[in-house]
Amino acid sequence: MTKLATWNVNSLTVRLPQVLDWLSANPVDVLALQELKMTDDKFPFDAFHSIGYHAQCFGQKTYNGVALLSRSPARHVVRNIPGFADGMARVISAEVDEARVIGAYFPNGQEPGSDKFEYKMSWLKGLRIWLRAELDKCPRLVLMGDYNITFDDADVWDPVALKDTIHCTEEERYQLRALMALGLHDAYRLFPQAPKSYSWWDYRDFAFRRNRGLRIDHILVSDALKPLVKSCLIDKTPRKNERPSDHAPVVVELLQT
DNA sequence: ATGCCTCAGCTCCTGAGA
Repeated sequence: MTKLATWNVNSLTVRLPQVLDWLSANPVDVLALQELKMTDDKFPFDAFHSIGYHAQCFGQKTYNGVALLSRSPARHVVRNIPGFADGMARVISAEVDEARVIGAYFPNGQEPGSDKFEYKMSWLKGLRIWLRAELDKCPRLVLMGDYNITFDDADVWDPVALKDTIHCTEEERYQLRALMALGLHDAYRLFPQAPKSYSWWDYRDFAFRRNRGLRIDHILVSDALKPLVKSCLIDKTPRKNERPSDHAPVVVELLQT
């Protein structure tokens, strides 16, 4: 396994042709998808099988929904966070080749102080408690997805205007740092990157054209995998499509293992 | 301050996203 990627597609029903196109141009070994917005019975298994991918999905009507596509079979598939009761389909994890791979759609949180923000905070704590045990069992681990959190001002197009707004609050960033403290590393920042690099741009107000975005889609790798990371990039190409997702894929490349 | 756009759904408006 050498390349893994994550992409919030904002409806797999709408974006399936773009995902298939992207995979033919970028034949990654694992692709984690978020915001399928479909139930499992609608999941396009055949389309992925026909281009050589195994597929595991955890769907939900209207909102959320995640999937893992992989060249090698996914083993020991787990849905959501064990020990954290959640009515939403946000996490799918599996062993692929010699690593534990987790694809996650973190809660948005809507607004600091709201019920949804409190849910985001408790979800983040639930994730951390599970991950601590998971890292003990599986030191070679990748956690990737739509985190809905920026690390710092470098991930925000206007840090002054967006200070303390959702995705940029100290509470969210504290939880993200607490995840890192378990022994995880932001693959993207292991390398020099262009300033103003983002993974999401609002559909409104020509935000993509003006590069008014946020970096909220991340790939975290464990201590054991960190030395193997060769590159990490955000692929803005699909954001230029007709009817694009608002998110761009993030890709990490590991040394052959 | 609000909507700016996009998507799903008990669809011609609303809720949610980020």
